Amino acid sequence: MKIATFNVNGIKTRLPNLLEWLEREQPDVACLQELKGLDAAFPEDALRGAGYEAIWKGQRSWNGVAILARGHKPVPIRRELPGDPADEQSRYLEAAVDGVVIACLYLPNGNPQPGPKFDYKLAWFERLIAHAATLYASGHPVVIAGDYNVVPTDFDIYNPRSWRKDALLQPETRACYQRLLDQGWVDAIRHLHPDQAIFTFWDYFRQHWDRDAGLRIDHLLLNAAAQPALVGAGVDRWVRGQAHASDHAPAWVDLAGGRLAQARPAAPAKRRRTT
DNA sequence: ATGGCATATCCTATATGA
Repeated sequence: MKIATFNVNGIKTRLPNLLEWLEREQPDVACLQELKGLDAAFPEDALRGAGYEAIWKGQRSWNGVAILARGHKPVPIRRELPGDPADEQSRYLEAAVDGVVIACLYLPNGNPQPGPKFDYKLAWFERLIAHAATLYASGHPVVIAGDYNVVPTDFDIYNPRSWRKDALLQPETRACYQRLLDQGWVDAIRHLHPDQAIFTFWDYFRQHWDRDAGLRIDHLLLNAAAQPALVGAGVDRWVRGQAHASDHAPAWVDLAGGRLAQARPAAPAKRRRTT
């Protein structure tokens, strides 16, 4: 079961690139961010033609998230991150696909910092940390996938020097991400590739893609119920090299179906009874 | 400190992104 996350930076403009990626890589689940369009503009028919059913939450001009699943519609769980009813930005979707809980997020960028946008980022992060604790303990396999707008360590960027004041590298930002990991979540790509510099984003400036001057900011976090099924993780870098590409490339995990079946909520109860 | 590029919309100017 291949679960991917891809910040498309405008689904209307990016549709040809998105369809080519889906056809070539055939992810079972795809979390999308930065749709940058209203609900009515979502290309439901084109995606269905490619074999994907979807749920989505759009917004004019900015933000917007979607969850795609090959062959059948994701079962919606919630359409907003709990904790602030006044928050109207479309940044969170949660659904079940084949017994796996999929959370798709687009965490606020936070620039410039300090300032109200950075405050909003940290407040949003606090809400995520609170909700993630509930998800972690649900007993179901859970994957929280998306654009976290966090460079976890200096190893996750080509060169931190010119980014030192950026919201993505701030100690407060990194501390929030670490608090998620401290709950037990595993950063799948870093877990399977501990010694490799891996990037998911290359900005459009200064030929950063040509120079492979990237950042790793798109992550897939797995709870304890999902971790035993983890058999692969990576980045579809070729997508970033295509014409008219998004500034992000898709990141993904591969979960073994058989091991997921063993992770269903009934299994731990049986183990407890036998000990 | 600014700008490099790309996307969107109240579109030839401005806000946002990371």
